[in-house]
Amino acid sequence: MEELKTFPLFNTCTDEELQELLQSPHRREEYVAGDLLVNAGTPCRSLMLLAQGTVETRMGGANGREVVIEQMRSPTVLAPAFLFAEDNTIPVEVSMRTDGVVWYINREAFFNFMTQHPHVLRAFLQTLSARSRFLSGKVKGFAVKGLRDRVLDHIRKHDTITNVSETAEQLGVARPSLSRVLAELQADGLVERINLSNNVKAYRAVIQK
Amino acid sequence: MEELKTFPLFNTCTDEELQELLQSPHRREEYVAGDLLVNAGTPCRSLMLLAQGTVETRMGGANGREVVIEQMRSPTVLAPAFLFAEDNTIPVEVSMRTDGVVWYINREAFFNFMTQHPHVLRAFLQTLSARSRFLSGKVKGFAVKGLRDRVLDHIRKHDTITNVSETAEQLGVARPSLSRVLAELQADGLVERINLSNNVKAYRAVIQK
DNA sequence: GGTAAAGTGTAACATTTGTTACGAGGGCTT
DNA sequence: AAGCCCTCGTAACAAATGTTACACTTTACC
Repeated sequence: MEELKTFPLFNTCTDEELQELLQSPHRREEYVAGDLLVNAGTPCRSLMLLAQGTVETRMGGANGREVVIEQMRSPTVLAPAFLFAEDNTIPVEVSMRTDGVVWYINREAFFNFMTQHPHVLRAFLQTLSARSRFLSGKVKGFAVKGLRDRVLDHIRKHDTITNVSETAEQLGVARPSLSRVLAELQADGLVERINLSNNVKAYRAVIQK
Repeated sequence: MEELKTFPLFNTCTDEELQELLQSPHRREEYVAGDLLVNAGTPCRSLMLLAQGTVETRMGGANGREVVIEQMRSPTVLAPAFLFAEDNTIPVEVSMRTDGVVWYINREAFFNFMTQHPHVLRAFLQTLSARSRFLSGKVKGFAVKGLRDRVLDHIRKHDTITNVSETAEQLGVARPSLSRVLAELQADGLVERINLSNNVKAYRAVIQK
């Protein structure tokens, strides 16, 4: 139960309230790295709470092209947008990147819980909204920007790039393409290559005036 | 008030319930085609209900490249995902494509209304979820598919293409590129050109066995 | 009916990104 | 130290899409 209190969704809840929620059907499941949590197309029938570990969501293409959409660390709500949808099939594949723990809580019980505890409802709406904003930004990134801008955005968000292959995968581009763009950005003075304390090479955005 | 009853969000509501909601601050605004409803970056403080007309949402890029993301017909909830978000600025520009009517309803009043009427809450959650799914599909489209597939998807959704320029804009590609792909699809027998009853030319997907 | 405007198909060329291949360097094991 | 594996940079080429330009048709309007 202490695990649940780490969630923003519940951090306004008293112990009594959580006890009340846990009266209803639920379960706690442990996973190891690599486990497949949900297959694309699976219907979402429970609230899924990632209490420990890191997951990776992927959207597969028919042509074999695959794009890593996102990595999420605990604590986080998985697939909140499909729990109450009319079509509640989850369109992405979710797998564990590390060992981890997921709680499953009955949908209707959670729904009733929300109606009785407005602060939880509000937090859930915020969670849902954050997902929408994230996707919205994603669309904007793909639709409106060239690769150079996408790379710069990514560096600014993550401070540095220490793993080109992985970053290329996250951005949905081929590794040599990313290498090339990084070289260009370096030539233009927008990005520099530095050595981290642990003597690892990294790319970092040059501080602009 | 009859306008509000056309919304799926309220179609389970009695007249009394709607009366109750309309006790709280709200207003009804009329617009003409071309009016700008919300500028990108505007915070969202009220529930916005498009009761009449059609809107167009755009995401602008710094480089001048613009992509039409979506058109929405009444009745529909505008920007539901930003009403209760922590960062509630709307990231898109919304403008009227036709004359129309928008209702604005106080956020907190609506929130309280939802907590007291679970069927409205459920409908609102479904609306939010549908938006997420839409965006999710959009991301998948951009990330995972080539232009040919995007065009085929678009034709299947819309049955026909009667306006190449507009379609190109909606898909976020240059018009000649779309023309070229349409010609290829035609050569491959996946798309055919037909004459509509009103003697307008159109592209249509060939029925596959 | 004539004229301007808008939409369209098409071609040539530029730009961006993907693909494939190869060699250099670093860390790890033996 | 040798061998291996992984990541990376780089180059040459291929594929996809954008850009520009022009001629043709249809539409709208006077």
